[in-house]
Amino acid sequence: MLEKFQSYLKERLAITDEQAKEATSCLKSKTFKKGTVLLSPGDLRSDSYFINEGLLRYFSIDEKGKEHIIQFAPENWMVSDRNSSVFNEPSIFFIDAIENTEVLIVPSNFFADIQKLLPHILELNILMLHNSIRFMQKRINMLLSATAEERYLDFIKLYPNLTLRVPQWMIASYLGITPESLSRVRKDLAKKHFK
Amino acid sequence: MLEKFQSYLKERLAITDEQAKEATSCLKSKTFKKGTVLLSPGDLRSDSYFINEGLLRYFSIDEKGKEHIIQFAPENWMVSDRNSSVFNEPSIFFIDAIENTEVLIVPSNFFADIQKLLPHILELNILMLHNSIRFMQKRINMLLSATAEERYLDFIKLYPNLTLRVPQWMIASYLGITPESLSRVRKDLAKKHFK
DNA sequence: CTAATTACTTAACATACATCAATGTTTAAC
DNA sequence: GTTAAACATTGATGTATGTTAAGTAATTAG
Repeated sequence: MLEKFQSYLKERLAITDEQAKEATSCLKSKTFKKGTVLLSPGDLRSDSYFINEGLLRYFSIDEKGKEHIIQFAPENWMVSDRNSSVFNEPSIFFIDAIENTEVLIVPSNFFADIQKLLPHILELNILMLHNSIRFMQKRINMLLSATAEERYLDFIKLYPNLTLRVPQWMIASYLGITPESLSRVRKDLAKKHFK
Repeated sequence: MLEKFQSYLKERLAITDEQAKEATSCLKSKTFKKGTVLLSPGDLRSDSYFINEGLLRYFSIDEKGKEHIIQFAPENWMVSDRNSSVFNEPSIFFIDAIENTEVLIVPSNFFADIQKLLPHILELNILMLHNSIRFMQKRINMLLSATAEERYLDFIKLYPNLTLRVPQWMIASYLGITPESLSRVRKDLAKKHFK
């Protein structure tokens, strides 16, 4: 149950099995059925989730009831609403389960607490955050500059697994287009490749 | 010359003037004239910039020669290309000076190095990174869901100073619309407020 | 196994925003 | 202080993507 997260740490820090076990010993897991809403706007939740198995989604719903996906979170990813978990402000987004999902509950003080045990955990955390930022910068650049088709091609290249696991209308919602538009984009692409 | 960055640290960490001075003693400043390009795609640069005075911009240029602004960096902000400064990969974006600008050159190992001196510097770094991420998430949400007008109103609310300092066509480029569209958005807003 | 949802596709039509081109306005350079 | 350059506005027109609505296919629930 804790193996995935332990591997995650071991792959990125020069630590022993023992250290990994001890560091994660206090973590609890939890499972959610597909469709469960884990967090809604207004909620205050200090924990983050590490996904063991399954798939979560971090998204908003606008005034017209349309959903907009900020992030997918498959196995070995973490999600949390930072407004809530880092800054103690009410969440402005939703988190729900796209598939039946098992997560590890990671308390907000986790990284600070295991610092004695894993001396380089903060550096790792910093590196992961920088990595998130550069991916988000790339995404912003795509949203500013690329057509629907270009964004879709970029998506399937970057997330081939998600392309298969996630319903098309959710991919559309991640790309910032309607399901109908994505359907047309795919049709055009199919035509091009056939010729 | 180092006062701004020292204040920045003192406001966010419980440290003395002495500590702030010592921690920043190794930093050098540099000035760039308006229009200077500090970094281009393909460059490898491990330093970051802390802006003392002036205004930088982090942006891309697409195949059609159109610029897309990822981030503005005014006083007390930091910029760097993370591909380059954190991951040792060639930059994919530009940095240039919108105004005559004085920056502090912050080497990539700066935060790690001053850890003995300022014990909580890594936690501060982590907090700042989380903050960047939540602002970028909000921006992605706007790009996915909001109209040109809504994005503009959000921008002037969030960055009233930049609205005055930055040419309109750059704001348009940050919002993901053309200068012509922004001009029309402003005209409509003026009309609405007049009625 | 069937009915009912949910997801996907397609087409006709609508619209926000882009493009192109001309003109006016401000800023900067000499 | 004049001229050129950069920036902003406006109008006519184009286009990618949205909307609405219908029909088909695939999942899910009972």
